[in-house]
Amino acid sequence: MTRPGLWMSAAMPEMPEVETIVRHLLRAIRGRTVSDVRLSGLPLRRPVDDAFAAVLRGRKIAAVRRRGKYIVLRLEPPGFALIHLGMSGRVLYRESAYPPGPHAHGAITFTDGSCLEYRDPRRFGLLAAGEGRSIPELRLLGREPLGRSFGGDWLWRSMSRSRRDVKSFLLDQGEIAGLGNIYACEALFHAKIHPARPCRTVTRQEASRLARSIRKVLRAAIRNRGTTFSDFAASDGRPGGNQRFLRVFQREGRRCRRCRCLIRRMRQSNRSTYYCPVCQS
DNA sequence: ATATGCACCTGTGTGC
DNA sequence: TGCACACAGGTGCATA
Repeated sequence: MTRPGLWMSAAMPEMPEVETIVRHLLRAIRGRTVSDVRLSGLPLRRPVDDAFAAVLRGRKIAAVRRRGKYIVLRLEPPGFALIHLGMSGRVLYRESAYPPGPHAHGAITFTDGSCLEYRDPRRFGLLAAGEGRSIPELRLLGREPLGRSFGGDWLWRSMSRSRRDVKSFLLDQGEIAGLGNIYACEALFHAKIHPARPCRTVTRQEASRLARSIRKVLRAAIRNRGTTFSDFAASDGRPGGNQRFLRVFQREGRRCRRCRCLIRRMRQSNRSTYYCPVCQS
C-alpha cells in the first residue's frame, strides 16, 4: 500500500474518530525521524511543556496507537508524545511544513521535510510528551470498550457500585475510555435504556445488552470512519460517513426510526442528551 | 462519592 | 446587513 500524501483529519474527537485518525497516521509517519518541532506558544487545555519539543526532536516514530481518545506516538529511543483533540483539534499531514494553517499550535517536521500539523481553534486539546514508556495521563483511564476485559458482567458490577445516572457513567473516561456524547446517546438508544436511569436500577440483563450495544455502535462507527458533521477533509483523511446511521444524536424533533414518535433532547450535566421517550425506558 | 455549575475558547447557525 | 444568542464531538476545577 502506498503512503498517504497530503491529508487532514476532520475535527471529531470520540473514540471511532480518533481510531480512524490513528490508522491513517500510522501509515503516514511510522518510521520517520523528527527534525524539528514548532509551537504557537498559546496554551491549549494547559500550556504545552517545553519537554514536548525536547523529547520529540531527533527521535523516530516507532508506532502510533490509541488509548481512549488519546493519540499516542511511541518514540525510539524510548519516549512518547500524546495528542488529545479536545473538541476542535485536527491533525494535518503534508509534504511541507509551510505555510502553517490557521490555528496551528504545533508542527512536527520530519527529516524528509514532511510535517504533521496540529490545529485547534478552541484550544481544548492537549500536547504532551515524556521519557520512557509509562504515560501518566493514561493511568487513570478506564477500560477499552472494544477490549477483551469489557463486557456485560464487568459493566453490571461497576454500575451496581455507582450512584450516578447511566449517561454520566458512560461518559466517565475513568470507567470506559473513549465514549463521548454521540456514542453514549446512540448506545443507550440501541440498548433501549433511558439516559437518566440511575445505574443501580440497571439489571444484569440490561447491562449485558448495553455492553453489546456500545461495542456494536463503536464498531459500526469505525467501519464508517467516524461521524462528520460539517468538516472538511482531504484525500486520505476523507470525512466519516457515520452520520447517516445516527438514530438519536442531533435528531431532536425528528421521528424515531423505530417507533415514529419524536426524538427529545434534555440537559444532563450541561450537555445535550438525545433519546426516544418511548423506546428507552 | 457525586451533582452542579462554570471555566476554558472559537466558530457556526439561527432568528430578529 | 448586523447583532445577539444558543450551541458544539471534551475535560477539569471549585463548591455544596
